[in-house]
Amino acid sequence: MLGDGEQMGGKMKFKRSSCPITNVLDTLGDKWTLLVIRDLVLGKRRYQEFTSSPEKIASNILADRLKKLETSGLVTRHAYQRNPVRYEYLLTEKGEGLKPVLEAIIVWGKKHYPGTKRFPRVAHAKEG
Amino acid sequence: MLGDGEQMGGKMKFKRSSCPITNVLDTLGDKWTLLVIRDLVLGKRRYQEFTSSPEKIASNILADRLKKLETSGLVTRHAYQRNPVRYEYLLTEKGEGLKPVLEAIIVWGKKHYPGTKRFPRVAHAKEG
DNA sequence: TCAGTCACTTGCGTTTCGCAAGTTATGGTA
DNA sequence: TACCATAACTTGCGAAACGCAAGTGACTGA
Repeated sequence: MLGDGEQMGGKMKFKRSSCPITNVLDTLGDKWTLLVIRDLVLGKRRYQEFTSSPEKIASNILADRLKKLETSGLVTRHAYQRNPVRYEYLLTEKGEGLKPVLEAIIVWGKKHYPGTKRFPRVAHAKEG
Repeated sequence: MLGDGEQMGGKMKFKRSSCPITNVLDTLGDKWTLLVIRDLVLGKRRYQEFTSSPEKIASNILADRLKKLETSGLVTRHAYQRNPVRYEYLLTEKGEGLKPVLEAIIVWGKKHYPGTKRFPRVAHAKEG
């Protein structure tokens, strides 16, 4: 099984086209994925933290998006404790690279949706 | 009927939250809307021009998106000829304001999807 | 032993998507 | 005046995605 934009007999094969915007939309083009990224940028790491954001993402949608983000290399999952095992999610360098995109969206959004406000970073307890 | 983020008894009412990113996604968060904006930025104006882009947007989806973009104030529609009447679509100032968002997406997209390339502007015959 | 937490998974009805075909209005050609 | 073509949509309908609610399994602390 080939991924999107992978080499195939010397010719690139894209899902829809060779436009960078199109390919970004094939990964991030829905109402939830970029909000998960936003939460990660704000410092959230755990499943329950994502579900407790004000948009109230459904549990199955969140699981699906985290899986896809991992597959796309934007996010890594790893256990931060055993007994019982608990996982946390972190942005990869590729994922961090989306910050300028989020910035541009926030600038435009704050200007055109009166009353909206950038969300604050969240704090984290130090790991044991 | 109130739009998103409209005033209601002194308190803002947002569809999902007061996050600017969330509100932008409620307007642009799907696989097609931003591609229509891209085409407009590239100089496309007419229905058939949008349907002839390499992503091959379906006719009903295009009609739906153009309607929503007009409702959101990102695009204007006007007749450029009569007998028969023909329409063209143009970005408003609000719509033009999305250029930095598209730029940031292109930068990230070109970096992470090898083989993708920014599409060139299209030329237009002079009216009259 | 029994409620509670975390990180999910499953069921299922509702909504949205998207391919294909049809519609309306008009102009050009023979 | 019949016929073909073009522009800008609209309609039908099967498939996919969404999202609410409930369930699961591993383990902790009381």
